[in-house]
Amino acid sequence: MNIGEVAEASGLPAKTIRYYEDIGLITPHRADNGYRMFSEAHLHKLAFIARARGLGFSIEQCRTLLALYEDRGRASADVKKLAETHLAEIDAKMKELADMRHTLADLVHACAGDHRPDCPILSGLAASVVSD
Amino acid sequence: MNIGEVAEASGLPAKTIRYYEDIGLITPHRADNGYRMFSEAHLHKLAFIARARGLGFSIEQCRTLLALYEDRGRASADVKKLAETHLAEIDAKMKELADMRHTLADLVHACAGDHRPDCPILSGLAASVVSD
DNA sequence: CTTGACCTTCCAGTCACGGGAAGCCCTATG
DNA sequence: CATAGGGCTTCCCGTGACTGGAAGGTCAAG
Repeated sequence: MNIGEVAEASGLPAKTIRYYEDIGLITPHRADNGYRMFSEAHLHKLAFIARARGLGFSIEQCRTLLALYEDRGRASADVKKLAETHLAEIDAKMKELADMRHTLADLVHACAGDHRPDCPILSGLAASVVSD
Repeated sequence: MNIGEVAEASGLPAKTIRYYEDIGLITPHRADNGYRMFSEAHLHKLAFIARARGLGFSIEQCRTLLALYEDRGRASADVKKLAETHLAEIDAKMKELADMRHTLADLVHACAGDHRPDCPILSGLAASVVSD
C-alpha cells in the first residue's frame, strides 16, 4: 500500500505518517520509485499508534507501548504501570482544568455583562493591587 | 526595578518577562546600561498576565484582556464574552480528558498487571485487527 | 583588582505535527 | 505521443509559550 491508502485506512494524515517514520516509530519499505510501501503489519501498527494517541499517550509512551506490544514475553504489569502513569497525568490535568473552571466560572457569574465598564473579571485578574 | 525584582514579585521567570516584551505584551523602559527598568504599573500588568495565564487564557486572549483592562470605556459584556469563550474551551478539554480517562480506566481495570504477557490494554489498542 | 551575581542578546530546542514549495512518477485521455 | 491530473518525494518554515545555554557586559563588595 502507498501512503495515501494507509492514511485513509488508519485515519492518520500522510504528513503524520511520514513524521512517524522520521522519528523511527515505523519503517516502511521503499519501492523502486522511492515511494513508501506499507504492509498490513505496518497499517496495524499505525492504527495501534492512532488509538494510543487518541487516549492521550505521548509519542514516547506510544513507542514504549509498541515495544511492549511486540514483545511476546512482556509482563502485563509493565503495560499497566505505564497506563496508570498516564491515567495520573490525565487526572492531574483534569484537576488543573477543574480549578481553573471553578475560579473562572465564579468571575463570569459575578460579571453583569452589560455596557458598563465595571467588571469583576478584570478586577479579579488585577487582584489585590489597587490602581496605576 | 530590574527584571530580577519583577520576576520575584510577579512570580514569572525573567525569561518569560523578556519573552513578553518580545511579543509586545509589555514595554519596559531601559536604563543607560541597557537594563530593563520596570515601574509599579509594569509589575501590575505582569501580575495581571500571570493570573490570566493561570486561568488558562492564551497569550492572545491575555493581550485582549489587557487592552480591555486599560480601556476605561470598555463594556463588561466584552470581557464576559471572552471569558465565556474560554470557559467553553476548558469544558471541551475537560470532556476530551474525561472520555480518555473513561476508556483508559476501563482498560487498566481489566488488566491483571502480573508477570504474564496477556494484556487487555494492548489488546484494546490493537482493537479489531487480528494478528500479524 | 577580582569575584560573583546580575544583566544583555542570540540561537537552538521543546511537542507533534501542518503548510507549502519544488519537483518526480504514474495513469488516462485526446 | 503529449499532456493533464493526482499522488508521491524531500525540504524548510511556522505553531505556542516558553526554556536552556552560550558569550559577554555591568555592578557592588571585599
